[in-house]
Order: sequence, then structure tokens, then C-alpha cells
Amino acid sequence: MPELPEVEVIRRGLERHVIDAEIVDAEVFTSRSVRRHLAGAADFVARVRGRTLVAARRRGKFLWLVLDDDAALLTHLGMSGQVLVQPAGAPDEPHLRIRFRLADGRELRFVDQRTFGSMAISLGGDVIPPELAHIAPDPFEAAYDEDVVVEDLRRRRTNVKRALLDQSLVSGIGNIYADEALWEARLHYARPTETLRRSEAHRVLAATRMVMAAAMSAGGTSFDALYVGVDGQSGYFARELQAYDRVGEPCSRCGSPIRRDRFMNRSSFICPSCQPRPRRPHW
DNA sequence: GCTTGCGCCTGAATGC
DNA sequence: TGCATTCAGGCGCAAG
Repeated sequence: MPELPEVEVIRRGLERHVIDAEIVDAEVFTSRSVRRHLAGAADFVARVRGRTLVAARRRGKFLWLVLDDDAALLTHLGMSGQVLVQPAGAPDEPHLRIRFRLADGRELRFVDQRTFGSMAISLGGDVIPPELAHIAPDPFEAAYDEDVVVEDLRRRRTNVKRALLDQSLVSGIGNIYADEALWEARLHYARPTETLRRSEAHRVLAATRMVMAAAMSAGGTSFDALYVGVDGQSGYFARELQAYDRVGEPCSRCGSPIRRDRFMNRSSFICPSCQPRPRRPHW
């Protein structure tokens, strides 16, 4: 599942492989994959044809390739999106949604099994695209100010995991790294945000940075073929996960078996000893 | 204005 | 065996 570290690995791959490449043509096979491009698939193709890719940028889980006319190819991978750079003649993937033919014969491909991802042309240029105005800076941006996020977090009337997943508070965190950061910070997912001490809020935010930085250097987290880099290689951070997808395995801090709870209609993996459920009204 | 819940989607895994 | 159901979860939007 692509979260910030996986998207960053892909961004770096694109920076290495397709910057300065020219798009000579494109084909959209699934119109849903360009649903965020309101002018439609034909307009999408017309706007990339003949353009050269000049930069690869990212905020949170959003990725964009800046074009030489100052528009940008804005991409979100959703649950299963992949951006691949393939040599000429490589067979089409089963879920190939968009193909970009590059001048040197290679192809940039958007492959997406579940079609939660999408591409669009943003006219925003080489800054933050206007479509991303509601997305907060991620923990690796210069614009990120942890003190501001801590205060915002403590003003919320919700629980800490929902807040971490809210891209308008801090971006880039999905279910996997939320669980990992909460495990690291020894906080229960249902902890009310208004009861967080400043030190606890800083602790969990620092943990998101630490965990995602480690995941980036491992090439991201791959559970299956649904997440790969631009060259099709899997990341190997899954073996370093402490809580996520480790039901029944001993917590590396205390030995208690990791448990899986249903929370917010999704899985939450916790150590029941290190991350005890908060008791109301005080703890 | 802020918080919460649902629908979108496909394929693997599970249930009967 | 085969068909039906459940599950995975990021995002945008509607409802509360």
C-alpha cells in the first residue's frame, strides 16, 4: 500500500529515469483513472503530448511531474497504483490504465488494479498544485512545523489514530505507518486527542518521521506485487514492521502477542501491554 | 465549522 | 466444486 515512503521511492526513481524525457504520445485505457481531470481523457492526452518532464515532486502521498509548460502531471496511487518505466516492447500489464510513450522508445505506465488512484493535469506549475491546497505539509517538508501540528492535534475532538490519518493535519501517513508510529510511541489508537500531553504528541509525530525515514531507506513496504518501484522492484521494510500485520507474534519490547482490532472499519495492530486502552475520564 | 461514515474498486481468501 | 461473502484501505463528499 503506497504511503509516503513508497511514493518517495517512486519519486526518486522517476527523478533518476525520466527527467528530461519527452512524451510523444499517451493512451488512456480506463477513463476512471483520469476522473480527477475534469476536462476528460482526450484533453488529458492533448496536454501531455509533446511535453518534456522537468521535475518530480511530492507532498504526502501525492506525486507530480512538472512539465516544460509549467503544468504538472498530478498523480495519486490510491490503494494499488504503480508508476513504471518500461523498455520498448515490454508486454502490457493486466491493469495498465495509462501509457505514455517517451521519445526514446521507453514507456511510462500507470498500472492500477483497484482504480482508487488517478492522474490529472494540474495547471498549478512548479509549486504546490492548487488541487493539493487542503493537504498539509508532510513531516519531511521544510514547511512542516511540528509545534504547530502538536497544537492542532490537541485541539481536535477525535482520537489519535484518526488524526494521524487526516491528511489536512499532517500528510503522508496511512494505516501501516500510523500503527507503527503508535506502537513506537506506546499510544493506543483510541486515545482522545484532547488528552494528549504535548510530550506525547511530539513523541508520536517524531515516531512517524522515524518510521517513515527507515521505510524509505528500505525501499518501502511491499506485502505483495501491488507496491513496487518504477523498475518493478519490491521494498523490504515489511520485515522491519513491529506491529502491522504481525498478529500473534511477540512484541519486540515486551513479548506480548500483537493483537488485531477492528477500528474505524479497518485493521489496527497493537501491543495490548505497551498500548493499553485509555480509561475515561483520566489516565 | 468540525467530526463521522459511506461508497468507490478488484482480487484473494474464506464460508457454506 | 462452485458460488457468495468478506476483506484490504485512501480519498472525497454528504450527513450529522
